[in-house]
Parts: sequence; C-alpha cells; structure tokens
Amino acid sequence: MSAATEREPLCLVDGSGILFRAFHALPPLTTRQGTPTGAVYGFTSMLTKLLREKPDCRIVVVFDAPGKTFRDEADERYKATRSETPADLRRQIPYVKRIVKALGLPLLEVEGVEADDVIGTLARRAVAETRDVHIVTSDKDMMQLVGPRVRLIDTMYDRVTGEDEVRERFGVGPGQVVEVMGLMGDSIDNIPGVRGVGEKTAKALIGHFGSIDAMYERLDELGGLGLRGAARLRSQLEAGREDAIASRFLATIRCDLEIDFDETRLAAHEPDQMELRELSRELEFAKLLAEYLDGSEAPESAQKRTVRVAAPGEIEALLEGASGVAVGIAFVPSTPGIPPRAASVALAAIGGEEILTTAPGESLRQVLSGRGPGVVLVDDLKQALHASGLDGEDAREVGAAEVQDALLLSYLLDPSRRGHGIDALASERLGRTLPSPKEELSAAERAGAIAGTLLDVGPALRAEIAAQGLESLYRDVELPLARVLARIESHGILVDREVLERIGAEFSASVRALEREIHELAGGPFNIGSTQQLREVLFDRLKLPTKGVRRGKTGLSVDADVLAALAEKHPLPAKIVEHRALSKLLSTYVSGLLPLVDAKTGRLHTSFNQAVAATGRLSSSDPNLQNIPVRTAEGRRIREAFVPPPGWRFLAGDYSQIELRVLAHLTEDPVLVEAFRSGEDIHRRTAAEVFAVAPEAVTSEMRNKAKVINFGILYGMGPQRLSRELSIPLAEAETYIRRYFERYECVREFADRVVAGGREVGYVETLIGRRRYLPELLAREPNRRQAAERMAWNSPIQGTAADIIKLAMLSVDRVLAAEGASARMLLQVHDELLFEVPEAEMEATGRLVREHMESVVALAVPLAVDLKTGPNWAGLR
DNA sequence: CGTCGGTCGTAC
DNA sequence: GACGTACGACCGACGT
Repeated sequence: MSAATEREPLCLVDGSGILFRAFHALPPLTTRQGTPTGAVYGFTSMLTKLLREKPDCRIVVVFDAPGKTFRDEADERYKATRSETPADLRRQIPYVKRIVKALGLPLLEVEGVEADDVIGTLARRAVAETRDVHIVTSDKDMMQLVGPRVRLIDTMYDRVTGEDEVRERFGVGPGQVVEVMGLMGDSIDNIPGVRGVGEKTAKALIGHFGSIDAMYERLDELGGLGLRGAARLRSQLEAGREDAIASRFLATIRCDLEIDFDETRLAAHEPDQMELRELSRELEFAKLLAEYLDGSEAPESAQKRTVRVAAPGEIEALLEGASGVAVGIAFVPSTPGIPPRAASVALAAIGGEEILTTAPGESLRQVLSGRGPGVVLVDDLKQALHASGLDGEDAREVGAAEVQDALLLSYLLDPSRRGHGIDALASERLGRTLPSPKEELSAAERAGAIAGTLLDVGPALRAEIAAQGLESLYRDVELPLARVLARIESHGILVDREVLERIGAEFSASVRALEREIHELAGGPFNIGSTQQLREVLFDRLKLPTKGVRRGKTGLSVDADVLAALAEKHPLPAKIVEHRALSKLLSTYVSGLLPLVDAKTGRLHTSFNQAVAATGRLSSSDPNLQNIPVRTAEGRRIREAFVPPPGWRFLAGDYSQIELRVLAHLTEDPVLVEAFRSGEDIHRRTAAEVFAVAPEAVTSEMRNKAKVINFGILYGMGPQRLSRELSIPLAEAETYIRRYFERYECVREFADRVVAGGREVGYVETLIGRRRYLPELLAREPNRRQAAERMAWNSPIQGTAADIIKLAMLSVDRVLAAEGASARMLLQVHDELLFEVPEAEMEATGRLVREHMESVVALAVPLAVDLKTGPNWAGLR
C-alpha cells in the first residue's frame, strides 16, 4: 500500500436520517426534567461506535437544512404526505448538533437541498480524489450512490451495502436504482411512480430496458417479457410517462452541487471537553461520552488539599512565584448571616494547599485589584471586592491578573438557570455539597471547600465561555461591570430619613382612616390585606356581581382591575384600591426602607444582582431600588426622600424609548428606522400608521392607544390582552395588531426569524451575543410553546437594551474617572442612570453623561438621552 | 416558628 | 393561561 497516495476514507453520516431512525427505534428516554433524549442517545452511540471502529476515517455529519428544498419547489407532491417532525424529535436536534461539534466533527447543512444531495456531492468529490467513502445511513435511496469506492454502512445492524448488495436488492446496478424508483415510486417520500407499477414490475422493466427513457422508446418489446397483462401495463406506462420522469427526478440524488466545503475542515479536531461535560450533565448521559472526557478533571478525582494558617508574608511570597498558576480565593463571613463585608475568613487555594488568612491580606487585595500575577478565581467578584475593601476607588483599577468570576461565567453560559452561586455550581458540575454557611464553626471549612471548588470548575467554565464566543461579553462587559457595581453599592444613596418618616406618618394616618371607612362599608371588621376575606366580603356578604370577574387558582380575583370594575356598583372597592396603594407605599417603601438606611451615614446600599435576570438585565434587591414608585403623585413622594448631599444635585440620564429603538435596529424596519432618524414622536407615528391618518390628525386618544400597542408589541401581546388593556372589542384589537404588522412589515419578519432561529439552535441572542436558551420553543403544549415564543421575541430586545446600558455604565464610569469628575453613579434603573453631582460640575458632567450614553453603540437609529437634574429624586426636570 | 405557594403591586 | 423582566409584602397552609 502506498501511504503517499492512499488517503483516509471519508465517512459521510446521514445525520437527519440516523436521528429519525433512532427516534423511532429506541424507547422514549428523558431526563429527570422530562426533556426527551432517546434520539440523542441513539445518535450519539452510533457516532461513538463509528469513532471507535473507524479511527482512521475522516467523518463529516450532514443534516437536512430547515426550509424548502429544490424538490419541494419542483413538485408539490414531494414528501407532502409526511407528517410534521414530532416535537419530541425536533427538540433533540439542537443537542445532537452540539454533540457533533463537541466531538470535533465537521457538521454540514446546506440550504435548499437535502442531506442526501450534500452526501452525494461530497462522495463524488472524494472518489475523484481517490478516497474510499462510507455513507452511514439507513435510507435505501442512498443505494444509487454506491460504487467501486462507495459503500453504505448501517451501524445499527452492522450491514454493509456494496454494488453486489444493491443488485441483490434492486435487481439492477446502482446507476439504475433511480430508474427503478422512478417507476415504483416511494410511499415514504410520496414519490408517485407509475400507477400500477410495483417493485417487482419496475425491477423487471429496468432489468430489461436499462432505463426509463429506453423503455419508452421500445414499448413494443413489452409483450416479449413474459409479464402478465402486458397490454394493460402498456397503457398504464403510457399514462404515467410524466409521473415516471418526475419521480425519477425526485429520487435522483444530486452529486453536482456547489458546496463550500474546505478540505481542511476534514482535519481531526480534539473533542471539546467542557462542552461534552456540559452535555453529559444536561442530558444526564453518565457514561455515553465518558470515553471522550479526560479523567483528570472528573468530579470524583478532586484533589485533596491541606489547610493551614498563613504565616506572615507567606501569601505574598507564594503569589509572587505563582505566575500563571490558578489561585482560588474564597471570602466567607465569620458570622453567618452577615455579608462577608466586614469580618471575613479569606482563603486562598493554590495548587495542593489551602492557606487561611483571618482577614483579607494585602496580597489578596493586590491580586483582586488586578496587580498580581497569575489567574485568580473567585465565586463572586463583587462580593470579594466588598469583603476585601476594594469597592472604593481601587475598584476602578484593572490590572494584569486575570480574574475569573464563577458566578458571572456560569450566568453567561445559561442566564435562565436559577442559581449560579458556588453552592449550585459545586452541586451541578461536581456533584459536591459544600459545608452549609449556617454553622459558625464551618466558616474556614466552607472557605476551603469554595476555594477548592473554584479550582475544579474554573477552567471548565472559562473554556465553555471561550467555546461559545462569550469571551468578550465576559471580559469586556460583565467582569469590569462588577467593579463599577461594587463601587455603586458601597457608595450608596443618601436618604433623608426625616422626609421619609414624615411621609410615612401621613400615609399611616390615611391608611387608618381608610381602614375605618372600609370596615364601616363592609358592615364589620376584616383583614383588608387578605384576598380571601376580601372575596367573601365583596361577593358573599355584599353580593356584588361576579359576572366577568377573572378567576385565579384560589377563586375569583380581587385585583385592581376587578375592583375598578366593581367600583360602579358599590363604594367599597374604590376604598380598597386606595387602601392597597397606601399600604403598599407604607409597608414596602417606608417601613421597608427605613431600617436599611445606614444609621451613621444616612445612606442606603442596594445590591445589584448581575446574575439573575434571564435577559441580561440587572436586578436590585435588599432593598430593590429599581421599583421605587414614580407613576402616581403619592408614590412619587417616596422619591422626595432620596437626596444628594448638600451642595450637590441629582442628575439622571434616561434613554428615550430604548427598546423601541432597539426594535427598529434589529428589524431594520424602514418605517420605524425613518421615524427615529427624523426625530418623530414614535407613538404618534404608530397611531398614524395603525389608524391610517396623517400624523397631524392623530388625536391624543389615538396616540395613547398607539403607546399601549407599541409597548405591547415588545412583549408579544396578543389581541386578547390588548382589548382588555384598551377596553375595546376583541375584533378591534385584532385589527390594530394586524394593521401594526402590515405597516411595520419587517417587525413581523424579524419575529418569525428570531423564533425560527431559536427553535433551530436552541437559543436566542442579543446584539453582543448574550444568549438565552429556550428549549420550550419545541414544547408540545401550545401554552408553554407560545410563552417561549414571546420570550424568544422579547429577550433580544430587552437584552440588547440591557447590553447597551451596561456598556454605557462602563463608558461613563471611565470618562468620569479620566476627567477627574467628582460625580458618583448611584443607581441604574434599566434605561436610566442616576448620579449625584456637585452643583459646580453639573453642566460638564451632564455633557459627558449624555455624550457617552448616546455614543456607546452605533445602531441604525440614534440613541437619545434625556437629561434631568433636581434637588431630589422626585423633582427632576 | 420557618417555608412556600398564591396573589397582588411596584418598576422598566 | 392569556404581556416580557424583576423584587417583595402579606396571607394562609403546612411542617417542625
């Protein structure tokens, strides 16, 4: 054998066919959560078997591309009888593709043709360059591709089909398979064939004539073939001439496609360990992929490390020499329940040792501030910055050390998942349970377990991030943002307690008065806060009509909408609404906030959670300062208590209609884009479009409706909800929505595109590649599926807006530092940034803020920022 | 006494 | 169930 000319055989896998077969041949298998995995399992075992048995093969996996093919275009009958791919199969497709890629195998899908045609083309090319070809398939149609160098392999039955086997099966050579199929047809693909001609007759005819064309030229010879009913057959053949030609065309696999497939892609790639591990975890395949995973990083082989207390200067010395070495650092509060802000146990895991320090040492601060060498792993950078006291000016520093934040890495990989904390990571990725933070004695032990876990999961997280192209989102957005947030949180926002207390006293008096009136009207005392008791009062005691009242899980609803409707019949419901509003303000925004104000500084410190919202937004808690009331005059009074220090003023930069602008950018809808470019009032414009009037003729009522429609569109609102929202008939709401999509055509197209794309790859993404997985797009139940479709539609919009303001926060933070401005960023409320600014610097700071917020990304439409200033959060103009 | 699901309401 | 993303208060059932 000549090694120089003999090339490795090419193995072409009919991915779609194998998957389909695996789906039907194997018992339904699911994960604990019910995700179907049977077909993935079957497919994967086929692939691993192939890799095992044909180690010298170059493997390519080919899938049918979604959408119509040239065959569908040519003949509407083609595959017309085939039913929709079952949802349980469809939702397994993204997993199969991920497995193929993770195994390092090239995956090919070509639009407009089927996998068969791609395989045929690649097979012919390979033969031309003297390669042997194995086609892994169970589809008999593929037999036409068999040749001296081309064989079919059915891995399930270990059957090999060469030219002899084709002759056995069809009675003719591979070159004539399509001739036979043209006559006999194929019920599976709904290829008609010639009426009255079955397999036996077709074989005999082609065996004699050699081809359909030759047969029609020499139909006179029919009589001499010894077939029964030759005359009848002849008339059937004559009648079915067009069907025969068309059927042969449909059955013929094309081998002459222009496919952009580079030879270099055949080179073997190393399996992607991290992705395979992730897939094994998601699919709950304990052993199936094990042979492709290195044992060294397997959960059970976690290193045992020794723990000891650091000697003075020891950590410094170790870190000094630890260039390139990963160091896991854990901060755990010495007293459970308090944030590890104050008294903390810090622990560094380096190689095989865990080194305990009683307080964050200077060396740890050096490392976290980015000045140290090597790679630092933490489970929550923002928290580590707080714990080490680096949440002030130092938080802005970015240095040489590479910091890996497990929380953020995990969040970016799958933001929908609940819990990216170290406990969840240890449990899900390593099957490890960390010592509970509850018991005081365990603080050091817990710190050790965390630091060790970081060393064990860190590399995998980082590799997965890189594999999914999320590197820049992590390194350039989320990670630096953690420092900005640490600084914001630690600075806090000043609250005038006297103002808040005074407002509270007023509200409290009103609540008490309302309570008396309500009990009077109800004919006796009851707990107004209990929906259950309220239901009894309204519908049993007062006998208010229940017609049209919505139902919840526990009974009739008594929410604000229902009460508003009932208000026409009785004075009580309106009083309840009023009471609810005031007691909400009192309990959540007065009593809820006051105890959280720092007694010494008068400042309130929220936590911005960077790893919670599935779309990429921040959230705020303890307290939530992103939902401080603003809509009603009474609620807005709470904001009077949020103040800048004396001599300073508030500055707010507010993105104007950012989500609608993002919508315009993503859809590239010409009407929408033009409206924003020319600075039009977008709600007026939508009103003009939907109600088919000139913009000047839009009434304020029309504009208000259009506003509801515009926002509704962003959330995927249906006509049902719109009709309720606008108190209009369903038919009218349907008309509005229809008109909206007629006028903004590209919006509908984008919606379809994003949902279809999500179904295909399993996730949707934002402008800068932030992902959200939505497996429910393939759910059987229409409710779940439609809910997922609304998420698929909304998430890129909401998420892109979140990306933009995050980038703006980084940009503004940097420019304020660079310009030596005194202004401090205080809050982010999704489309708004709040600052406190010395009066003397207001003008310059305002310019910087606007400029940097508006220019942080270049969209197809301008980003507009409204600036407001004022002496408190309520009085911004 | 703590936990949890349900309901409601606040923000964008 | 019916409009996307959050957080949190209160109620009431349930378990310790």
